[in-house]
Amino acid sequence: MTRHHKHERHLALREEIENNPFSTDEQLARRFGVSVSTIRLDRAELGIPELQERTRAVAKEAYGTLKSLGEAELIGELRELRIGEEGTTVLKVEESMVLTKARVTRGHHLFAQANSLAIALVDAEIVVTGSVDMKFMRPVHFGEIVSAHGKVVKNKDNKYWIEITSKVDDEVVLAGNWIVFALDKPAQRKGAN
Amino acid sequence: MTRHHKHERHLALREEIENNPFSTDEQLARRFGVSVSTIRLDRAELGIPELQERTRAVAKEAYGTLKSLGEAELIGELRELRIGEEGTTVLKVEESMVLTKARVTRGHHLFAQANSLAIALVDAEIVVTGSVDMKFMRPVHFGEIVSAHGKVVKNKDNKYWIEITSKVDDEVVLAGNWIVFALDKPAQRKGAN
DNA sequence: TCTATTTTGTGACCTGGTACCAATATTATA
DNA sequence: TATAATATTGGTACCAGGTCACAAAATAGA
Repeated sequence: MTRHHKHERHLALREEIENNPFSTDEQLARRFGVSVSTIRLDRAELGIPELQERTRAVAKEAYGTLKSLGEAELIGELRELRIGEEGTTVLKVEESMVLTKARVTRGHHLFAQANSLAIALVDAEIVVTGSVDMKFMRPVHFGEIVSAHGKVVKNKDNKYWIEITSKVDDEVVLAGNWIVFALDKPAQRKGAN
Repeated sequence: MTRHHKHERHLALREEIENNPFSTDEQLARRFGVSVSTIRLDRAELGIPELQERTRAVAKEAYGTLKSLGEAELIGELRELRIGEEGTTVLKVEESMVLTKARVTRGHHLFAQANSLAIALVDAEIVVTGSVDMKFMRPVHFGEIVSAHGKVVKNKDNKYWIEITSKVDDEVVLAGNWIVFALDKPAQRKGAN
């Protein structure tokens, strides 16, 4: 059954490229014991782009993702901000934020959104998180859009009490109270930003 | 002064490629108003590899990094783990984890380390964070090494109480109490992973 | 054995380069 | 101002890792 061989090879090929996207057609041909032409045909039939395209795709996506989780001061997209009063950010749950097994967002992404909003609400050069008391009300899934709303409820000297509520549609998914500190000197004690 | 033009272009070129690694020599040539040959010479002198090498480098690195920051179940390096009892992870504060202004670690990295440890301590396919009550005791700076230690203090049915303490040397930087839930069915309510 | 499918090979072409060489500016200074 | 040094440009041959189109060979199934 020739077509079975082919079909099986297609499945195997797809998987092989999936978890090793940096193989050339030649390497794949050797691995599957067929000619390079066959691999090219297979790729064409499966709609799998060539090595350079794959590499480029991985690089571009990762380049963006790393920049967004690694460097941004604010996680999520700013919708509204009145410093010292209240603000809203919106975060779309991407593929990379969910665990593989469950399709559930990992807590630190939601925390990051809320925490960076809390900090953005305070008008000072350096703001650090003092303490957090929060509850995750329900899991957030891939594709959902989380809207975090924060409000400064109290302020005494350099200490700020902030309430954050994150919702998907109208359902609360995270609720918590932050205490953050505005610092003057960078080397001061208390908290993490 | 020809060499000055050249030198300036070299600096600009290096910077341009730095924050836009996906430019071809032709694009760069147009941007700098010189020929492609000149760009090639410049790259050779500066030791900057060609587009495909750069793309490949970004992709490979990011492939690893994303796997670790985006997909890894655990943030930080595992030092010790007795599931259901206690465990320790160690996280070195990298350049990308600190805010630009203050040289202080952003809270969500410390949270992510602690949170993922809390989850790892529970023996179940799917574990979600229910609530967190934590305090950041002092800022953590670039280069410091954070050691998080977690301990399951109580367990009733699928509900686990976990205590986490993160230290730099012997100084506590984060302390908190987690409540996490072990789930059977993926679609259950309560919490975020 | 015959036919349809699958596999392989071939040649022309593409991008984004390397490596090298010669010609042509441009510039600094004797 | 002429000349030597330096910088820039253009051209050729070559490479990897492909695309696309087509023909030929191998093989399986009836």
